[in-house]
Amino acid sequence: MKEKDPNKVKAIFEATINLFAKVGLSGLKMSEIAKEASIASGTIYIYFDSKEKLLNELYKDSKQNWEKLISERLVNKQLPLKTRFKAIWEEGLKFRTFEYNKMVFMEQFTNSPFISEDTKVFSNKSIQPIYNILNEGKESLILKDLDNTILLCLVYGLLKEISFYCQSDNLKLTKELIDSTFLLCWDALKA
Amino acid sequence: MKEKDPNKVKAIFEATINLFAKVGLSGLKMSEIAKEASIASGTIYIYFDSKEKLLNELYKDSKQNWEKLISERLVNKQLPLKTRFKAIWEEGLKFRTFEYNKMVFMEQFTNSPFISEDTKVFSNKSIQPIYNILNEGKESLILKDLDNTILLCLVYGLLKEISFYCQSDNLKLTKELIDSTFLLCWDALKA
DNA sequence: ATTGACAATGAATATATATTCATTTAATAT
DNA sequence: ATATTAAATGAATATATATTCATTGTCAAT
Repeated sequence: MKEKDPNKVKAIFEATINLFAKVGLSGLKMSEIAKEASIASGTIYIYFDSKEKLLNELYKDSKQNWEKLISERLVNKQLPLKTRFKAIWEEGLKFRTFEYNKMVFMEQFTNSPFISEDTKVFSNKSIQPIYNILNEGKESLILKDLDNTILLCLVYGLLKEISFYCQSDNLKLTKELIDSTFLLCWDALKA
Repeated sequence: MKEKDPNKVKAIFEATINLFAKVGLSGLKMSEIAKEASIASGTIYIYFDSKEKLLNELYKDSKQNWEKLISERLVNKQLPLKTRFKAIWEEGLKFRTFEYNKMVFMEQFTNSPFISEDTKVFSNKSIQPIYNILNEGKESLILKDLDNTILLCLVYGLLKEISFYCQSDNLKLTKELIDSTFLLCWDALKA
């Protein structure tokens, strides 16, 4: 008996993300995904019932990766808040730059007709650690006393834009860049 | 002789943007655009040769609107830099919140298979005013001496995120919000 | 080495959606 | 009023793309 290739799902996911980076969500065709993954178009249907299922599974998988990483990189509570926040900043920036296409796929998929009802209710725990650190910083009067939504806009907005330019090679993700962007972020947030 | 309805193009553009907000770029169907604009699907083809042409025209039109607005709102050079910058911030935030869906359409369209070669070379003068003000601020040692790309990431990233939350009604675009987000932005940028 | 079971293939088919066009409707000129 | 012309319509058609399935290839057990 021939067994299912355990690498095929990953290969299909990667092909889909690579293609997405080139042609966007509206340009994704099953035949092209298959070509990109070097398999026949029919093979995809051994692993996924439909295009919709494939995209929803890819979305859930990407989201889980992201949440897993965030929870793994939580830093020792003994260190000063600024140090811990910088560690999160650095990890976040590296991760988002490295996984740029996955993240953009997730964002666009969220408001596409492909997303199914059960995927919509899928968890989102990824911002909790940053939420916590912002609350702590506000309580100890280190950070500005503004709504978390606003503070997160600054952090996440900067992160998104910087990672975009890194990914497109207009900026290089050096230690210097991490430091100066963190400085911008911190100066904005601090009371 | 019956004349072409001068409002139809605008109606089709608006319908397309509204639909885009609901279903994303991949969900746009000519029949649905027609329904949204309360016309027959064939009517669209009196005004546009094809779906591709329609989307490219919409993109160019949106981009021109944005550039026109930016150039109109340039502020008196006599005022202090911080005042001028705040005026740009306020206008930018209001405009992007108001025209949120247009802006997101533009961003996603740029990397879709619909964009044609001649649309790609279409001008982009919109960031020039902010560029100039950043340079001036750095020369007079008011702002941090960092690459404009980095500074713009902060300004534009915050703008994008805040307008997203305003548009989705999680934040309300009050004077207070404009002031506190500008404060974040300014604290980040100032030397 | 042979066989059974399922994975893989890709041309054929089904389906979704863009586009056309015969017909109807409405505005303007005479 | 009537004729003329082009816009508007939407069912019919063409086209693009998702999905199926008959066939072939490959692995693992005997």
